[in-house]
Amino acid sequence: MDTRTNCPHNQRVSCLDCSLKNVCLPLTLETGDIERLDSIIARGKPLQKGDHIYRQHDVFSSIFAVRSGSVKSYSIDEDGDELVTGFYFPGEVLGMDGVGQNQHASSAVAMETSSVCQIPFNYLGELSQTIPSLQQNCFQIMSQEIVEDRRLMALLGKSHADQRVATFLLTISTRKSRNRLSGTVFRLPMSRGDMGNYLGLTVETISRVFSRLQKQQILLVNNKEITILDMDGLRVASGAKVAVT
Amino acid sequence: MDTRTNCPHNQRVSCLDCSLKNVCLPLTLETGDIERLDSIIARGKPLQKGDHIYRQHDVFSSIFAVRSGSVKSYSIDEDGDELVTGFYFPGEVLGMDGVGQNQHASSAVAMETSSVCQIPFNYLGELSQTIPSLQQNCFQIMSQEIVEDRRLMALLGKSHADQRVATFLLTISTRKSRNRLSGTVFRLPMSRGDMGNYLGLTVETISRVFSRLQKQQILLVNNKEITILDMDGLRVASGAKVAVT
DNA sequence: GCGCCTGCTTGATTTGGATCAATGTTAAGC
DNA sequence: GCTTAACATTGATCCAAATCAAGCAGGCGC
Repeated sequence: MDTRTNCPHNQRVSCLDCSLKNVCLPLTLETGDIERLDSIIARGKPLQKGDHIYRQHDVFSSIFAVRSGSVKSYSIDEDGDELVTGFYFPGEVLGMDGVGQNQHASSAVAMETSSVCQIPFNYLGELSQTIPSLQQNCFQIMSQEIVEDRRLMALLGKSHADQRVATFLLTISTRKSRNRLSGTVFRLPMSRGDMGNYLGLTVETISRVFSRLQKQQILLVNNKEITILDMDGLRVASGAKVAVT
Repeated sequence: MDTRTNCPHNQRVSCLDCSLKNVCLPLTLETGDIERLDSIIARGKPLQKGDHIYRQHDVFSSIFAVRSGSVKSYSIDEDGDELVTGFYFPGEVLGMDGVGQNQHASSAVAMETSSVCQIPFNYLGELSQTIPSLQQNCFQIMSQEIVEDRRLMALLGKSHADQRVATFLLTISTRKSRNRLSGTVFRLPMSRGDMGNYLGLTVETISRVFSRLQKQQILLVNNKEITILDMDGLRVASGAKVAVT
């Protein structure tokens, strides 16, 4: 057995062997097509915390898939304020916001030791011409991003602090589960500040919400380690109606 | 001269004759390719105010381009609350949020008498296989939607009421100008309620902001008719820095 | 024309989260 | 192991927008 295949940071693993092939870009491709996709993908060496994958206004040429670790995307607005636009975990694709303007609309930085796959977009476009289901996957990934942004907009537009944080935790939980990781015990790789920035709240508010949810026995918070004790309670806190008949 | 071509509601106008061909989906296509795109587009009869183009959870099959009038998209969340997700003006494309799940994530309704072009997505996908620049346009439109949603998220996350409304008006102004319409005098087709919902503010707040901006001689508000008296003032109100050396 | 309903504006009060301020905790570097 | 800086928590105060509550057009049917 080739142990290299098992290491998530291994640079030589192919899409076929990758444990993420069913949640990542290859999603619905057949073996032959995965090999063709695989051939255009570049795998760099692992990134250290703080390393950038691309920077805002860089010429757009590739999209990226997270293989291990976690990535934060952010942009700097006219006033010079940082604005966190997303967090990406293994199997998730980032960089699509650069397609329209041919330059990246945001920067992407590793939040911890991470590795990513680089997929040159012009090759991907060409390949999509001959593999209809790959084109479909590209459309789907972008569409999904729109749907998720809309969800977040909804959250920012109408919810209270507790609901925002609860919803955020539920989202993370779902995404961890999708990768067959625990959805109840996990580590939040981002700082309170980044989380607050993303959710439109201040650090202090984030901290207070965590304290409140902990007092309500819904969460167990130990710095960045989160344990969800009461998933239904969290859902209630997120504003969802619960079936009570 | 064929007068039908001039009427924005005319059902028989083709992409080639359409005054919007440079801002709409045909964007960068050549004449021959526009004809091929044109051949898959269906043009229905004009929609009346309140008519739906599609509804949330409908099976996704087409995207739509606004030819005249204006369209609002919204979704209903778990709690049954309406949530306005966007406004669309002539030359703008909607419905892309359905690609990912193969069903529409939102509903779309005409805010006034409007006409739209229907573009079946499976044909569009096939056509994109053979017209690379069309595929590119599709990617771009989706990417642009992501970028714009991000902008709105930023707005919802950090700005004050005045900044949100000012930014919203500037956005509308820009979009009107793009269609060679006045960017300083225009009609807002949506209600205060929809605007507030979209911006994460209440009706009362919207109303108060309009009053304030009017008192500052930045706007002239007459019900839905808006006149921007002081574009720079509006930019300042939106939170932008102005060059003051 | 008249009343009615829906949408808009304006005022008074409340409140949730920002801000200001201080203290506590963790991890990184020497 | 100690120092230091970045990050996190907790408390006190303040303020912008939500909520509550009237009154005010303007469009529509009768």
